[in-house]
Amino acid sequence: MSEAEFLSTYDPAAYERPALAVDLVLMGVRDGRPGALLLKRTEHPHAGRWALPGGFVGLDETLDAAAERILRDKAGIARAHLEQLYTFGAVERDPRMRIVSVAYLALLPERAFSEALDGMPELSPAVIAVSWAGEAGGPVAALSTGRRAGGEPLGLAFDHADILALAILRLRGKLDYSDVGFALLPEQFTLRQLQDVHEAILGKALNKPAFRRRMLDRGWLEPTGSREGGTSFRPAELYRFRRPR
Amino acid sequence: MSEAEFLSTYDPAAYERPALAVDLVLMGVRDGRPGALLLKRTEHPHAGRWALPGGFVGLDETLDAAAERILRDKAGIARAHLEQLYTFGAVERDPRMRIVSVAYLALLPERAFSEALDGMPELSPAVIAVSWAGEAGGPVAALSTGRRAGGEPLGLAFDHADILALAILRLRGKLDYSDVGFALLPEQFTLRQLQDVHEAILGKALNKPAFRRRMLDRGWLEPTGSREGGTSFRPAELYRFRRPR
DNA sequence: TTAACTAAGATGCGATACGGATATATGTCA
DNA sequence: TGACATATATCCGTATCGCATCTTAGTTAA
Repeated sequence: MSEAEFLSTYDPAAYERPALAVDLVLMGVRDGRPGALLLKRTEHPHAGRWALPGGFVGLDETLDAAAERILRDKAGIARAHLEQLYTFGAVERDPRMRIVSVAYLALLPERAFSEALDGMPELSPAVIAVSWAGEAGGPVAALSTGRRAGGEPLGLAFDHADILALAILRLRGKLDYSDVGFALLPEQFTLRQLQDVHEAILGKALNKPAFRRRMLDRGWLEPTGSREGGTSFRPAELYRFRRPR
Repeated sequence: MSEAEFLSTYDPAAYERPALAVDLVLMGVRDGRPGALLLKRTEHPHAGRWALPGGFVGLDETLDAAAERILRDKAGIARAHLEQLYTFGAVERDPRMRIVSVAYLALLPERAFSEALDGMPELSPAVIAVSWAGEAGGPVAALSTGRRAGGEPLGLAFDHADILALAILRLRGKLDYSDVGFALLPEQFTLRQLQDVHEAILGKALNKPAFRRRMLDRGWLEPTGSREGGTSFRPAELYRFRRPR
């Protein structure tokens, strides 16, 4: 586009064009570990492997709208933090035909993550194993979470392992200068929960006082005045995320 | 994609699909100011406005390959730092038909920037006016650079103003933790030149000793032993960027 | 030959942020 | 009422940063 000569003589139907899809990395943190929701493929190609939920982009549909639609239809989730991740365009990434896919990152609080699992029986949770391995991030693997044999590496379909790896990397990078961390928490949360989420994503332990200071000094946290319940020890203050400015 | 049922019954030619294009933000720093290379549109739509060089993605062509091809054909540049920026998918972004565009950021050293201008007469340089306006970045405008009447705001075609704004924002964000800054410099450069590039992109002055320390402590700079020439004062040491690790 | 000039490069210092250890507070439970 | 577990606060040594200042090494011109 953006070149007049070519376009003015361009017949929209004259040339074959790649198909355009959107794939979603549905991420959440469960039991202190990052997880993603995957679909098991039942047909060729890559039958038996695990894939990210996705779908084609309609002609009258924004990319963001397509991501929201897939979030709704494939995960039964009305709203979530959605952000575009990267566009994957390798020629042979799908053996059937040329498909370029715009990957989106969807961040779910633990509650929404579980509800999606309950509501959509096709979805399966996977643990994302992140070895810290330095700032750049080491290898990323999706692990099964079954009771009987949890922790086995899952084979991912297409280039979805790359997409998953990029998702966790991006999340890591944005975690402490942006507000993405709060998208993984309920509306009210304690500082410990916030730290747990950060530690899960980063794959390493953080210093508690320093973490508290940083978070409180940022000015994004509003104390609710109430405290968490159900503990057998001193209950922590509940905070709410208040959008900066 | 990635959903078996849908795909197995999907006829590649059955549904209309968006066209897929790549647009390039060709950025460089000239005279201490960030600039971009634009094409003046001569036909409708947006005739007379300025546009980013771009083109459609071929069926057997990677997105990166398409970006490289456009860099070569439209700017006459064989190699440059190229990175994917964002994919723009608003439905009405092009009035003729639905075009989704993957925007790429191309970083050119001053030399390549000028050579592209000389070799491709259609290209025109624009100054990107960045008002610092806080960390998030204020409004971004493309300004003309003509001798007679420089500094006038240029009207950009399509959503290319958004793309340009995102490009400078992305560059800013990555500037001091990544190596993108070096892509805007020749192979050998002085610390002052490096600082000038950073200041141009950030739109604000930086502290000299602190900047030197940070850059040298990072360990990415290798002294060449030789010094810059042509100055009437103490010549500065020339450094070379040595890829970390 | 030498002094003025200019920017490179180095040094010193106060403020700030951070990791880490430790101390105190506050709830539950026996 | 006291043990217990965790939240919350405080203290301190260290690394980093902004900033001012000083020194160095070239050219230029008297």
